[in-house]
Amino acid sequence: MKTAYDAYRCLAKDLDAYAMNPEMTMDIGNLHGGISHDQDLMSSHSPHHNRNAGASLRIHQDLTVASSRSAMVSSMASILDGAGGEYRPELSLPLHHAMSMPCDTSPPGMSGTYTTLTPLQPLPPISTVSDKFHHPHHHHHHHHQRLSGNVSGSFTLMRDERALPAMNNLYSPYHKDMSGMGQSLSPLASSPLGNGLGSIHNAQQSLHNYGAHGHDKMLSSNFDAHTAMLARGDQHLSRGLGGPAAGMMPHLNGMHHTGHPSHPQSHGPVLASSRDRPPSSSSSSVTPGAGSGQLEEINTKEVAQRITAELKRYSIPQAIFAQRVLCRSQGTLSDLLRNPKPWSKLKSGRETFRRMWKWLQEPEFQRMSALRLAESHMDMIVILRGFSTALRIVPKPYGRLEMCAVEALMLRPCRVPVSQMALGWGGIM
DNA sequence: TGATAGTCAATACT
DNA sequence: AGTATTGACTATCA
Repeated sequence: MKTAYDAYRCLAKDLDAYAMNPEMTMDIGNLHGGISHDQDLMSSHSPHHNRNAGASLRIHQDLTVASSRSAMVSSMASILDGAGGEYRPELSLPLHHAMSMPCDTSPPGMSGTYTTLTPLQPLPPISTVSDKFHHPHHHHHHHHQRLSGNVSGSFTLMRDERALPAMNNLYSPYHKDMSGMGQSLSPLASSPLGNGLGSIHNAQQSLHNYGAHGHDKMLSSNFDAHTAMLARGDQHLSRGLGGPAAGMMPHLNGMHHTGHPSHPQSHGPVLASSRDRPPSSSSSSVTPGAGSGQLEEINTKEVAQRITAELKRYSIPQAIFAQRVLCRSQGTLSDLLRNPKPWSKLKSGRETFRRMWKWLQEPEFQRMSALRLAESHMDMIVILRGFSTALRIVPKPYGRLEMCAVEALMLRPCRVPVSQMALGWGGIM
C-alpha cells in the first residue's frame, strides 16, 4: 500500500505542478483538441442505450472542469465511480471488439490499442451477429491511436484495450481449483475436428495466464502477461504449443480423446450425424462444412454439457457467459443448460445454441476475450501534457487506478516491463 | 385467437 | 455468490 500511496503522491505532485503553472493550466480548447483525434469515432456511434456513453461524457465533463489538482483527483474518483459504480453487464457489452463478440454491432476497426471513449452500441438482434461471431479475427487491429501524437495535446483520454490485465482480472475470482477441474474435458491439443476448424485449436497457450498460477498475480503481472499475449497475436494460432490451455476445445462429431486415453468422460457428438437426425427435422440441416457455422445441426444436449463443464472448469458464472457470449440472461442460460431441447424442436432458440457451440470452437484466447468485455471497454488512459505519468482508469467492478510511464506506453505499448507500468493502488474502490 | 417458442426478471434456493 | 425456477411477456405461426 505504501507503494500505491507513493504512486499517488507522485501523481499528485505532477498535478500540483500543473495547477500552479499558468502555462500548464488546462484550457478547454486544448482539452478538446486533445480529444479531437477521436471525435469522429465518438460521434459515429450511437450513444443511446448505453450507460457507458454516459460515463464517457462524464469523464469528458469532469476533466473539462478540472483545473486544479483537487478537481482533477476528484474527477478521477468520480470517473471510477460513475463509469463503473454499479455492475451492469447488460449494458457493458459491445465496446469490446476483439474478435468474438456476438453482441457487437459496432463497425470493425474500433478495437485498436487505443480507442478513445467510444460509446457503446445497442444490442443487435441475435440473428444478425452470428456471422460476425464466426469470423472473429477480422476486428483486431485498427485505429491504433498513436500516443505520441496525443501526448502533444493537453491531455489524452484513451480507452485501453491493449494492456489488459483484463483477462486475468476477470478470471481472478474464478481461479479457484483450476488444477482439479482440468480433467473434466480432454486436454487434447489438436483436435481433428470434422468442421475444418481444427487448425486453430492448437494455440491455446494463453490459458496459463489465468490458470494454476494466474490467480494470485498482481495487477502488474497480469498486465504484462496479457499484453505479451496480445502482442503475439495470431502467431498463437499457427503454433502448436500444446500448453495448459490445450484442453479447452470441445470434441465435435465424436472425434475426441486424441492422445488422452485417460479422459474420464465420453462425450457424444456435438453435431448430429445424419443418421441421428429425426427425419422430420433434417430438411434444413446439413453436415457442417468447413466454417459453415450456420446450418449444422447441433447436439444441444452435448453442447449444454460441454458449456456447463467449461463454465465450471474456469469458474465462469452463468451470468457472465450468458450476458457476454450469448446476450441472454442468466436464467435463460441456466434453463438451456439444464433442459436443452432437441435441435429439431428449436426455432429461433437455435441461435443461442449456435453461439454456445461457436464459443466452444473458438481458440481459448478468443473465448476469453469475449468474456472480458466489461473491463476492457472501460479501461482508459489519461495522459496529461508535460507529465511523465499516465493514469490508467479501470472502473468498477475492477475499479482501480494505475500509474503508467508515458514513455513506456508510447514506445513499447505491448512490451513494457510490468515494473514500469503498474504502480497503481488497488482497493481504491 | 390459441398454441408454442424464447426470453427476461424476479426470486427462491444452495 | 452463483444457480435454478417460474410467471409474465412478446413474437410467430397455423
